[in-house]
Amino acid sequence: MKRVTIKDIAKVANVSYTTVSRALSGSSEIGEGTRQRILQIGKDMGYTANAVARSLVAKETKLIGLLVSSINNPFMSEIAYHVEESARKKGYNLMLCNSSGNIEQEEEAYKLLVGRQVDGIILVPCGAHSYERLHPYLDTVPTVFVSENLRDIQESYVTVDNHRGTYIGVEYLYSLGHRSIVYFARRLASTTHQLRAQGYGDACKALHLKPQYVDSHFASSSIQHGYTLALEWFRGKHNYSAIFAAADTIALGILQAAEECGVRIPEDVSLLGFDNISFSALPKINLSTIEQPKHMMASVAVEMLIEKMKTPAMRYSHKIMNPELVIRGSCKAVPQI
Amino acid sequence: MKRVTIKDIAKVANVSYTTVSRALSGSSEIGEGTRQRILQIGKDMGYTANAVARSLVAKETKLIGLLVSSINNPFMSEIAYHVEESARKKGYNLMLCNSSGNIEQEEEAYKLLVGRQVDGIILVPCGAHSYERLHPYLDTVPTVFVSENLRDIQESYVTVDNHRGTYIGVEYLYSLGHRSIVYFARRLASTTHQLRAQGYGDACKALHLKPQYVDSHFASSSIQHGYTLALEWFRGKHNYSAIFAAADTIALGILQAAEECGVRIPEDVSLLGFDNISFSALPKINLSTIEQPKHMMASVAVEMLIEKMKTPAMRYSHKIMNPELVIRGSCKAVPQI
DNA sequence: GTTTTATCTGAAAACGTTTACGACAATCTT
DNA sequence: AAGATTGTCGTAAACGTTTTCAGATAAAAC
Repeated sequence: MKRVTIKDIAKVANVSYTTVSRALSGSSEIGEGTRQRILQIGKDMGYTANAVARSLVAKETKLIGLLVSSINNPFMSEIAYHVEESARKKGYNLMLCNSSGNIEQEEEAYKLLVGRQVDGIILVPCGAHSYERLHPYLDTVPTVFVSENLRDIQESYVTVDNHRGTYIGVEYLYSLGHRSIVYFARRLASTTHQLRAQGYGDACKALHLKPQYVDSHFASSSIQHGYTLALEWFRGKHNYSAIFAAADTIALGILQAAEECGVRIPEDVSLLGFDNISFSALPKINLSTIEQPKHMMASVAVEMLIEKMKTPAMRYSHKIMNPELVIRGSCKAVPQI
Repeated sequence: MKRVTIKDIAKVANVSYTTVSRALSGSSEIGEGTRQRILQIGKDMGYTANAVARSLVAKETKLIGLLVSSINNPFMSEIAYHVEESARKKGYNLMLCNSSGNIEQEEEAYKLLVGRQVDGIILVPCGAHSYERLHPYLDTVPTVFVSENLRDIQESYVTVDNHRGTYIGVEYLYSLGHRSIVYFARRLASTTHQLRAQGYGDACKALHLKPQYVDSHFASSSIQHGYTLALEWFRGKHNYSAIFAAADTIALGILQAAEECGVRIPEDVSLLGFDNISFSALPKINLSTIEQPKHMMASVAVEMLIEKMKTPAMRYSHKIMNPELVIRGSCKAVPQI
């Protein structure tokens, strides 16, 4: 269990531990002979450098904190996957924290990461209030927000153009002949959802459609939310031909309700989602949706963060990605009468 | 950006930094008056303890390394979620590494975690060969394997009783009247899958059924694997009434193929999966399956690991969880003729 | 043959903590 | 009242590295 240190090697090699350090760190001011000899001894003794000690003197840990609201969520885990990959390729490792969508816990975790001396933090915040809450700590560690539009706020973030996402979604449904599109929203304290709702509204306006929002204040899981909302909706008499769900998870709930109510999708009503989580591609689900380029977002977030770490002078930068329409089988053209 | 240290506080409070350390660490050998005064100053100055420095002297980091083959996988991300939670509750944080199912990368990541001085490692290995490969390092850091049966191997692990899982699955299908059950396997270098196949075989033997394995050596994603296998299978003429998929992902692929081939599930053929990933609960999927108690497995793994960290004398321990049958809508009784 | 230069090595400080040890005063014994 | 005990605080060493500075040796230049 006792780990071998630089000093142990020094004793065996009969040199000072400074020399050993130089041999291992690839410094130039050391004889090639001694270097090889020391390297060999190090290998023989099974030496691995102590990153903790190294971090202490270097004043950098080569660690990135990844703080998400729930890793057990297809969207976040996909982000996490790509963040890990990008970070690793750049020589950084990940410290993972869950906030469970709880803002107190998010603050707690953030402080913890600061204490752990991470070089930077990538944050998928649990809501729009995260910014205010975390504001006091924000200039302790370079931070990049992901997926949450902070609009004109003075902090780095990368996100998708949510407004445009719903906008092109409505346009697509319109092009299929739909003239009455209901929006199943999620009234969360999140600018993301505010912008999506707004994009929907603006598109309707531009196309001379009457916007119709369905929502409730009752909050639970998104999928449950979509389910209960849709159940009630299908029971009533409404004039509409398509549903735009503010998130794929909501669409999943709607799908369930539709099945129970005998509503066929897409034969009776078209359904469009947002996010393109991996679930949606399943053949049995086969949901048309608006894609968030998660891979891109993750790698851009990492690059942006590293950039920010290197140039402390930089205040912030924003990057807004393009959403893309993914056509699968849940939307159908309205039959011409 | 300059972080405030214990010495900065000491200067302001006009005491030695030792005293500050004592005040913050809740040591008893300090006056209550000075403690309060120092605590207040610390708060005012925005002090957060440097965990790196602390780790160096304490010779423990309070970090657990979580090494999975892919965090972007419903099973793993669920494990990760619960591991994070359990660990946090016990005062540990997580370092996350992905091996991408690649054994070289797994070794790389493991060594990296060792260098980072994590107190322990929870490993969801990419295959049966992981053990041999990692063996040289295994007594550097307490390690617990998750989800991979290592059988009589001398290393700690927690897993589900895979043999029993398929066994009770066959029994269930038998009880529904099925007498001809095909097993869609995954010939991976994993004891997990070996045991599942064996459990299926043994159950068939016990019930006087003829086991029938479908598999191919062609490896790709499990879902793709299930799809191609099923496509071919459905095209042929076979005498069977139920399919047992070695994993839910395989079942997902089968579902897709069934849809394309006009095979109705469960009307024409019953389908049973294994793992109970969150996908499977979706109403449109609604897959009956064998559940791995992931929450339990994760928290047990953490407890087991902490136990192992505390008592270096302990060599290893094994924990095998009970699989449970989850009945949904993909299996149907065979009509009595 | 002496000085300069280049090359290699070591001593020591630093990073921010914790902790063993000792010093000193105040309080408690008998 | 003298010694023993207790409570509070400071000094210094330690954790395992990197890095600065200076020293030593050998080769090159004059």
